[in-house]
Amino acid sequence: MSRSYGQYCGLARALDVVGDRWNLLIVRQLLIAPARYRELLDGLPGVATNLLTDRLRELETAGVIERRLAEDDNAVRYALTTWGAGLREPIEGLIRWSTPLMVCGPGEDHFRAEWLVLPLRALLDGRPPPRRSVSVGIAVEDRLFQLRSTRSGIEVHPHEGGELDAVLRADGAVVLGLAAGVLDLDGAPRPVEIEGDEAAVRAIFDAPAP
Amino acid sequence: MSRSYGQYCGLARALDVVGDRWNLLIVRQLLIAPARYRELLDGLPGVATNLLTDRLRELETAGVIERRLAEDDNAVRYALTTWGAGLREPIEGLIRWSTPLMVCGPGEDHFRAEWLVLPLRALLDGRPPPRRSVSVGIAVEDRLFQLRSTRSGIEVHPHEGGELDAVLRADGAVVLGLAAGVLDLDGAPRPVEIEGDEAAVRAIFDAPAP
DNA sequence: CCGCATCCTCATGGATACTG
DNA sequence: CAGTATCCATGAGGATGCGG
Repeated sequence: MSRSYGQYCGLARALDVVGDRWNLLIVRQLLIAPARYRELLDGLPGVATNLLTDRLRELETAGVIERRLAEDDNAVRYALTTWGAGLREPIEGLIRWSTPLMVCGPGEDHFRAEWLVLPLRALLDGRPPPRRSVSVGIAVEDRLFQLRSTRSGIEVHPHEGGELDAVLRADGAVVLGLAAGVLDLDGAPRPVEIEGDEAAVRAIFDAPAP
Repeated sequence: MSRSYGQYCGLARALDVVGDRWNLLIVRQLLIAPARYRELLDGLPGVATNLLTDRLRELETAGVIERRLAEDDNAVRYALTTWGAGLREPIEGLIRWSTPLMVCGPGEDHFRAEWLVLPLRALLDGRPPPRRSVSVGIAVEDRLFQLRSTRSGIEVHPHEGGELDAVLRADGAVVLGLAAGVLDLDGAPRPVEIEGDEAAVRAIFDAPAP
């Protein structure tokens, strides 16, 4: 663990726990879903194996994550504790803040479709739910996510079966742009392929039908 | 600047900008008030002068902060840009998340009364405003802060004159404990000295009068 | 294979002294 | 006052090894 800031300040003490390099990205991966060591390694391109191990130990000691033994295959899985899951709020805040950094598109950066789960929720949160109940899938690469409207807002999670009113097929930048409702993608929005009931998709994003 | 994560992910790109050591604490200081180099050095105990300079340059290049020249004395002051000030939300989220780390009190850590401005606001935010309008001062060390109730909630800022209904004299841990409304301080709350109308103070914290 | 542990190199951070 | 310059300890990143 990096040296403590030694300050009686909530922000400093929070950063003593999650401020080290990779720590918040590990939490991001576990906010998407509990994961095995190898899955974390794959979802965090660039991390060294010794660092990942160190960080997991430190986060476990701090009470942010915990090791779980699966009943069936005895495999170790890492998951957030209740307190660790509370990092969703500040992380979603950072994601909303980062919008200007995302408009230029992926460039040479790595991209995993699963990383869309958090920003979709962060950007859609607080938006009024569409008038009628719709269930929309968003397909990126080989992953399919589901947006489901509820009374309290719009939920985002990986699709696990069930009927979908529509499927929106797009890449990462386009999906984020639609969700934010503000991104222009350098004035050159890429084509978005919509399968199914287009009106349902537009209802989700609250865009007026042409 | 530390190496980029190289991920097309809002969190990763945000951390590319503010994830390096000391960066968010610099933003914290500037959220309290614009400051000169020396004031930052004093408000960030432990930072090396070369690091502070490096970080200020990087944050300026990234568009998070800007250098301002005062008209009267031509002194350089550092201040947040509009985008940089948007970090208040995720920072307040981290402060709320850190509450369990603060209950043990300051220990050997440094403490500056000015650091209370952000957590007071973060912890009181969303609380219903008291029924009647009150203006309460909180005195810690030699600093006096003012809580002012408005229609939308409770504002916190350094006291700059004006009548106060009451003054609450306490140290940092007690103030945070009262603000959080949940901390027990190991079952041993320290005495809080109240000057003025105690009922006004209790109205702010929504505690029933005994 | 998975889940690490070890080794090595180099970039970064921290402390202090110094300067325009 | 507002930084530079310097030195050294530490941490990050990459490659590889190894038991289960």
